[in-house]
Amino acid sequence: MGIQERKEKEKERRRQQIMVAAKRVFSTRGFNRATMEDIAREAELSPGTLYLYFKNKDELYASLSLRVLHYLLIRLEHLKKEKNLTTEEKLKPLTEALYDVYTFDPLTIINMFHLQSSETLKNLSTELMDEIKTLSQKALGIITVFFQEGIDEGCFIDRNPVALADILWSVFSGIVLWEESKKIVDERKDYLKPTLDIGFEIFCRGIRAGSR
Amino acid sequence: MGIQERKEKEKERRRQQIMVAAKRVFSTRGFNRATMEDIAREAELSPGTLYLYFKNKDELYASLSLRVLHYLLIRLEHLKKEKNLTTEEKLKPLTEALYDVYTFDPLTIINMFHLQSSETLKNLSTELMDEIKTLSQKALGIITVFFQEGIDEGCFIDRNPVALADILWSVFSGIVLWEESKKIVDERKDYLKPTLDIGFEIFCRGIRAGSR
Amino acid sequence: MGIQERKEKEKERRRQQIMVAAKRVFSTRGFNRATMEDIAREAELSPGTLYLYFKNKDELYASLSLRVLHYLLIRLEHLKKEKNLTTEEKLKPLTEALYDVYTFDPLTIINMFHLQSSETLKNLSTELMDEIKTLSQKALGIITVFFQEGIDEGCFIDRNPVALADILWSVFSGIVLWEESKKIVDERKDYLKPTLDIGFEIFCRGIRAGSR
Amino acid sequence: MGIQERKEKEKERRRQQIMVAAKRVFSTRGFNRATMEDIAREAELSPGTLYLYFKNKDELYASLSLRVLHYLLIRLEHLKKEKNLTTEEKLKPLTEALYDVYTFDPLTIINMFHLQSSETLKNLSTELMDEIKTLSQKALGIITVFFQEGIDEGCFIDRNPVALADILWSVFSGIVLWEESKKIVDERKDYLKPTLDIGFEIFCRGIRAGSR
DNA sequence: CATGAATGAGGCTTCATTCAT
DNA sequence: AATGAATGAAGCCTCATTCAT
Repeated sequence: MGIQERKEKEKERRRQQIMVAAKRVFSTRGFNRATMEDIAREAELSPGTLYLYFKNKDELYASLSLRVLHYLLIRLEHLKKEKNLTTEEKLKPLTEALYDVYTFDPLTIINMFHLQSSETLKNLSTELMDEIKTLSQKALGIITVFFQEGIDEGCFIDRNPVALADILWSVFSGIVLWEESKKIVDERKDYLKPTLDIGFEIFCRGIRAGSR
Repeated sequence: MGIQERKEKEKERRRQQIMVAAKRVFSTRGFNRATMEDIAREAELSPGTLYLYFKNKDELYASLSLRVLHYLLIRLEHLKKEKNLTTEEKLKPLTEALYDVYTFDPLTIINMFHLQSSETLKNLSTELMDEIKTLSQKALGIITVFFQEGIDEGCFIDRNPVALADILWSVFSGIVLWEESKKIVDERKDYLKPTLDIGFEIFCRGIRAGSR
Repeated sequence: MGIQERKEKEKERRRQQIMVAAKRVFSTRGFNRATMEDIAREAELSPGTLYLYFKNKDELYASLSLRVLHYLLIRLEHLKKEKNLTTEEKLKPLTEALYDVYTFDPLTIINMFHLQSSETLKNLSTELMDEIKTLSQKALGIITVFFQEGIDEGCFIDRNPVALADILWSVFSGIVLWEESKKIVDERKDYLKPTLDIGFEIFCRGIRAGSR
Repeated sequence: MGIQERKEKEKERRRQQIMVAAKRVFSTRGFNRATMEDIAREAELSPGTLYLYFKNKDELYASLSLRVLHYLLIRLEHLKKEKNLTTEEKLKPLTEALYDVYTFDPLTIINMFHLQSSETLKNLSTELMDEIKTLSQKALGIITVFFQEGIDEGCFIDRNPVALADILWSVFSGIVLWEESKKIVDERKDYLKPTLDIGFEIFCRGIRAGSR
């Protein structure tokens, strides 16, 4: 029992070890230029070993996102249960949650947005694809419900709540990717946080059912 | 001279022909799955010929963006010269211009956003990189100036105008990519236009210097 | 036209060049131990070139058989048309044709028999598989018809002619493979021809409708 | 001693257990597609354990044949001792013995014929190779002697008795392999038994010293 | 200029085998 | 003796790029 458990843990630790290495390599070299050998070297393992833990390169890549999506979902569900705040008061924490998800694992977040906007998406196993889809839909679903409530309460403008959720997500991912790409081109300072703050502020002002 | 000119034109026509083919192939197969032979076949040329007009695959890919960036710039400069509208009144046309750029060449716009968020960016020749950088900065510069004016006039909220420009661009690219990726996963209807409309609407409401 | 034709021929020559190399390599190293690089080296080409002429290793392997099957078919059809011989008199030439097919290309014949008895068979493209099947069936069909005639004429024993054809083929391939394998084990002299002669003789005596 | 003996038996049992598993896996997947892990799983052992009982994959493969060869030898020796039958009368039982050997373990027989006609043969340890060689030669030797007797008695045609033995064996293996391969291609009914019957019948008729 | 056959480096993946436990 | 995780060598194949025609 103790042994079984220890082995289980050891195995999980290996998985993590590989994922950490993969995250680094994918981030620095990008999905296509990253080779499985790169990742193996970074993880101080042999190429063959990677395949004991991940079916192939695509799945390793996508697996990274799952962890973040899980974290996102937890944060959102936590927020959903919060009863002490009005819908309007929850808006700020919601955007903060998104930023927290970014800080939780920036490299992976960027990987994930790349995945989102990439041909890789088309080549995942149905299984993994489904898992990603389910998690995304759950997360987006929570946000959608939140906006629906705000609309019902009259504190948000009356627009399709699904669209509102999509837009919030797009603002988030759009700014992250754009600032990232600016960093690559210019190698200058990192303006992500302030830009994201302003972006969310504008979004919040924009959906508030206004006096005008 | 007339001959020289004709040759020049002929050459440019070839370039366009290749770019049109590349656009189609990149869009349907993604950057990595698209082979130079695919593109050559689509362009009804031989693989070797592509290299007479483009240094390599990366550059061909990036070149696509230039045409769109040019169009974007023209639209923005045109808007800038418009004297009959107040700054506030120009906000709507600005977002419309962005959407027009999308409709002008949707496939390339998506390619371009991928480029933005991609490892390809890191491997361009300085020359091409510079050209892209210059065009982007010009376009973003015009938008920045526009926001600066609005802030000075007191009709937009007082935030860093560079950030505002970045955010507008991020909202645009974020929504396009996100809706695109939803299409891939779900193969359902295309909600781009309505979502973009609401997204821009929220952005506009959000930056307007409000009563509150 | 002349150019087109020459190119066509050149291309065919290349195919042959590869097939000759492949034959040698497969024969000396066996299907699985033969690598595409081995074959490329033998053909004095680069590995990639092989794939311009053959879809993959399996197909290259199987293609070798096709040429021999074609030759077999030609020999059989020629024999079929022979009107100056009685059915019984054709028996000897038939076995001689089989042996000729062997001498026509011994290495490939052995390859082919290996293919016959191998897992490789299961992995061919339907297209190639069909071609092989069709040729085999045609060849066996001719032999079957021949035995049917002999039975009808009363000069062969009355057994299922399909079985007789199968058996003749089995005697042929069985002896070739067995003598081959004895050569590998013993590295001694080559008894194929005399054994085959006796084998065919026995077969002929065996199917002749006898006095007894 | 009792303990030693038990251990010995236990060890032999394990060997058998592995061989049974190997037989199944080799038969269903073919030599190359069968992995040591497949076999280990089938044997409900770990891959490492296989190597405690067999030096490598090739030897495991070849070992399968030994058991069958032993059985073949026993049957032949039994037949040899049979004093109540004339040489001619023994011919039928001889072919029946061969078929019995097939039914004794069809999967292995086919494996063995593949081995015969395979590159694997070239990579066995001298030790194993010798054992196989010895058994084969003994078996073929008995058959050869049998034919020699028949020739001396005048009931078989006067041909090299070694060749006759080879031919009998070739007819046997040739038909088995050919019918097997037809099954793969056509997935139709199994004609092995009737074809083998006719094949042996023809062989018997063929070698009988005839009136003519 | 255009071609397109040829190249060959390099990627992903498999799997026989080993070895620390 | 048994395990099974880890290894790492190699294989197949792709495809961006070149170059002789």
